[in-house]
Amino acid sequence: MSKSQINLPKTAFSMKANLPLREPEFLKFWDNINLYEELRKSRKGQEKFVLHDGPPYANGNIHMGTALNKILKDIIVKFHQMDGKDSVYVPGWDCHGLPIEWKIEEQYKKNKKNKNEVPIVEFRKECRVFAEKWIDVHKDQFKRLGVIGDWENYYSTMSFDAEAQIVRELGKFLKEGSLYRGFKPVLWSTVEKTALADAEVEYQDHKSDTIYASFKIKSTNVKELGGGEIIIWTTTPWTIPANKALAYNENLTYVLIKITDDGDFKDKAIIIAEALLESVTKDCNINKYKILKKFLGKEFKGTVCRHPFFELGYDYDIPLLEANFVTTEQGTGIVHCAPSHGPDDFNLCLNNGIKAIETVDGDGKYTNNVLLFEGIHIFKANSLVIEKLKEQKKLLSNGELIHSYPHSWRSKAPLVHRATPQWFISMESHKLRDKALKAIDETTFYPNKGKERLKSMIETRPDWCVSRQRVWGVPLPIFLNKKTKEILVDDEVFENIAKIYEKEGSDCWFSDDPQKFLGKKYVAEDYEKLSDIVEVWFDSGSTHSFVLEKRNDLKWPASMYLEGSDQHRGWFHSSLLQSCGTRGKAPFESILSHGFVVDGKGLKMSKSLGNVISPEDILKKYGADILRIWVASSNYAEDLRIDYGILDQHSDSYRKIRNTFRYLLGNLNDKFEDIDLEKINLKELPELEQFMLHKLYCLNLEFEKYFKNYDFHNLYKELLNFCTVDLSAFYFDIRKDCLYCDSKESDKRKSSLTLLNVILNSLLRWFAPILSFTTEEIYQLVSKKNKSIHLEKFLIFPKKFLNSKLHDKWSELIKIRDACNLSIEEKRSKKEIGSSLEAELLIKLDEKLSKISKNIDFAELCITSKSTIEVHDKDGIEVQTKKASGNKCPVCWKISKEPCARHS
RNA sequence: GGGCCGGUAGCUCAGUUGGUUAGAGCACACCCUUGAUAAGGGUGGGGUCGAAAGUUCGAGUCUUUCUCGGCCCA
Repeated sequence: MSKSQINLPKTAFSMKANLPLREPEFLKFWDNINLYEELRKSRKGQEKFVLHDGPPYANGNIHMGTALNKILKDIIVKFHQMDGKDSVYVPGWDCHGLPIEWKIEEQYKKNKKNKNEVPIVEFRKECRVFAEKWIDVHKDQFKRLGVIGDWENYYSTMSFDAEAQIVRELGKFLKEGSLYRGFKPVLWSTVEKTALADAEVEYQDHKSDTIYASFKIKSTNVKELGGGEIIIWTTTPWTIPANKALAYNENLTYVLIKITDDGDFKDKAIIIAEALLESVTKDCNINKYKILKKFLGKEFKGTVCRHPFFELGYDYDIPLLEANFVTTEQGTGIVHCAPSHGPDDFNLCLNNGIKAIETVDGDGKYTNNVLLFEGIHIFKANSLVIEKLKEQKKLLSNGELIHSYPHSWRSKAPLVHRATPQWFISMESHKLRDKALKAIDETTFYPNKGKERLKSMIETRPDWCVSRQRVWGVPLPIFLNKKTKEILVDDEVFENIAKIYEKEGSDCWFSDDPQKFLGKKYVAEDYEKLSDIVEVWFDSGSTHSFVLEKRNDLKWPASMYLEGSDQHRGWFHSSLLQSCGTRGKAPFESILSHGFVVDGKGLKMSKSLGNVISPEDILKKYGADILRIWVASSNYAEDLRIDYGILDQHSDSYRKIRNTFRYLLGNLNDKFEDIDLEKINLKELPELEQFMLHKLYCLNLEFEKYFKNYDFHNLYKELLNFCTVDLSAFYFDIRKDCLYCDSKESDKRKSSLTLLNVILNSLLRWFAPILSFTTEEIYQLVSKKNKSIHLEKFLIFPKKFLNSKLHDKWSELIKIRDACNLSIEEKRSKKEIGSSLEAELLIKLDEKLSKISKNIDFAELCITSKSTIEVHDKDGIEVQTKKASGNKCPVCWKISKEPCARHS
C-alpha cells in the first residue's frame, strides 16, 4: 500500500549501457538525419572554427595513436560547435609514397610479375586503387569512433585537383628561384642503376679493403702539429678521390707521435686518437715511436690539410671539422669525409659550406669531376687508389675486413652512397628560415613546449630535398634546357600542366608526349623532361592550398592543426615551410600536439612485448564512449598510458556518470522540460536549489576556462567530481526523500524537479563532445525533436545564479554535515543504529554557526529523522547522535513520536 | 650516441612566485542501505613526490649527476 503513495523513479534508460551493441544504432541515426549537413546549416554564418585534418597514410588498419588523434580532434570540433561556432571538419588522406609502392610490388612478387615490365601508368593505377581501398576502411573505422565530419567530401593528396595544385605550388618555388638543383648522397645500386630506400636494403657480410692514409697538415693554430700528418682509416678507399674534409671529435684526446721505424713514414710525426694508439700501431706495424704531444680535439679548430694526392693535382684545402659522430670504436679517431658518399659526411660538409658534387655516375664510374680516375668503375678503383697512395707515400698500411655491409634486396649487389642530382628548396636564398621562425612566434602552441621544439628544428635544418626517384607521386614539373641546362620557368607551362592534371591526373606525365605539357611556346626536342616525383611531405605540406584555400566551407589559415608530437618534424614542419615559402605565413593559427600511446607501464606498444591494444579490441569490449573518456581524461601533453586496468577504471567512471543521468531521468520519469534559465525565479526556490544553481554557475566558469585551454583532463575531472561529490553524494541523496515522498503538488518537489531538468540539460551538453553516443541516447529518449544532441549549444547561465554569500554559508553547513556524519558513523560502528534515518541529532554550535544554521533542517541535510540545534560556549561544532524514538512512517520511513505530518 | 620532453597514492590527475601534517576522484577495506539496487550512502587505510648530492632557516617545487621511459635525429 505504501509504495503506491510514493514517487519512485521510473525511466527507460537502462543501467546497463551495452555500448558495443548500441553505439552502431546511433551511427545509423546520424546518417539518417544527415547530421553533418544539419550541423553546417545550424551554424551558417557563424564564426568559423576550422580544425584542418592532418592526413593519415591510406595504408593498414588504424591503431591506438590514430584513434587518439581522431577522437581528440572530434572532441575539440564538437566543443567549438556546441560553443556556437561553425566548426567544420574535413577529413583527408595522404596517398602517394613508397609504402604503397611496396605493397603493390609485394603483390607482384606473389604473382611472379616483374615490376620493370609493367608500364608506369599501370603500376600507378594499382597504387591508386590500393589507396582508395584503405580510405574506405579508415572511413568506417573513424566513424565507428563517433567522429563526425564531411566523410562524403573528404580530401586526398592523390585527387586530381590536389595533384594539380601541388604543381602550381612547386611552380611558385621555381619561379621565385628558391628551388634549385643540387647533389645529395643516397644509397645506390650500380647494378640496378637506381636509388634504394632504407627498407629495401639488407645487410650482409662483405669483404672490404681497408687503408690507413695520411693527410699532411698545411696550416694549424697548434705549433707542434705543423708538418705532422693526420691518419685516417676507411673501408672504402675508392672514396678518397672524393675527399673534401676530415672530421674530429673535440672531446677526444689525440696524440702526436714520431715514428722511427724504417719505411715511408720514418721520422714522420703522425696524429691519431690516444685511445686508438695501440690498435693503430699494431695494425700499421709501428714498433718504434715516441709521443711528442697530447692534446684535446678542440685544438684542431682551424687546422687545414692537404689531400694525399696533392702532388697529382688535388690541390684544394681539406679542413678539419668538428663532428660528434666521430668515436674511438674503430679507426684513428679522425674520419675522412666525402660529402658525395656518406650522409654524415654530406651533412657535416653542408653545414660548413662544402657542397656535394657528382663524383660517380649511375653506372658506378667516376665522372669528369674526379681527376686521374675518370671513367673507372669504383669497384675496381680500390687497388688503384692504394697504389697511388703508396706512390705518394701516404699509405701507412692496408688490409682487408669482413663486416656487415648494405646490399640490394633484389640483386644482392653491394650498395654505395652516391651523390645524385636532387632538387632542393633553399632555406636561405629567399629567407624561408626567417619567415618560418617568425610564423612560429605568431602561432599558439598547446602545450607550449611545442613551440621550442618546432623552432629548434627549423633553426638547424638543412635545405629541403623535395625530389624522389620513385613513381607513385606527383611528378616534378621540371624541364631542363638540353643546351643551357637551365630550368624552364614559365607560369603558362605550370598552369598548363595543372590544368591537364585537373582533368586527367598526373599519370599522363609518364606516358604522354612532352609537347602536351610545354604547349606551343616551346619545342619538346629542346628540353629534357624530369622523371623525379615530389617527396610526399611536400604533398601533405600543401594540403592547406588545395583544401583550406579551395573550399568555400573552410578558411585559411586553419584555426588549428592537431597531430602527434612526431609531426613537429613531419606535417607541422612541412606545412609551415611550404606555406611560408609560398604565402609568407603559417597555414595555422594554433598547433595542438599530443604524446604517444604507451602501455600501462609507460612502455611503447610492440608485438614482441605483447602489450598492444587495438581500437578494435576496445570497441568490442567497452565501446567508443569509454575510449573517448580515456582520451578526454588523459593528459595529452605527455605520453598516454593505456591497458585493460586503466580502461576498467574509466569504465567505472562511465557507470557513475550513467547512473547520474539515470537518477535524473528516473525522477523526471523521462519527461524532460527545457527550462528557460533566465525565467527561473530564484526567490521561489529553496536555498538548497539556489545553492546548486550557484554550483552549476561556478562549474560552468571552470568548464569554460578548461575548454579555452584545451585542458580536457581537468575539464572531465571537474564534471566527474560534480557528478559524484555534488550530485550523487549530496544533492541527490538529500532530495531523495522529497522526490520520493512529497506529494506531487509540493512546491519543494517542484523546485527540485526544476533543478533536475536544469542539471540534466547542462550535463547533456557538457558531456556531449566526450560521451557522444550516450548523450545522444539520452537526448533521443527525452527530446521530442527529431534532432541530435550535437546540434545543441552550451547553456548560458544567468549571472544571477552566482551567489557568493550562499556559497560561504553552505560551505559552513557542509562542514556541520560532515561532523554529523562522523557522529552517526560512530553510533553505527557500535551497532546502535543502522540507517541514518534511525538517528536523531543534537548539534551544538557556536554563536556564529548557529546563526548561519537558522532555518536549516539538518535532519533533511543529513537524512536523519530528527535534528536539534543548541548554542554552546565552545568554538565550533559538537554533535551527539542517539537512536530516534517513535514509530517509523511506513511511507517515508522517518521515525517520529508524532504521526507523520506528510503521510497520515 | 646526440637533442628535446617526462617520472607525485594501485589508476587518472591537482599541487600558485620554494613556506605548516602533499590534495581530489576512482579503486581498496570496513560498515550501513535494499524505494538510484549488477545501484546508493558513510567512515577509513594508503605517498622517503624516480634516486643521490647540493643551494636554502626551509625543496615535490631551484642546481648538478645518475636512472627509467617516450619522441625526434644519427
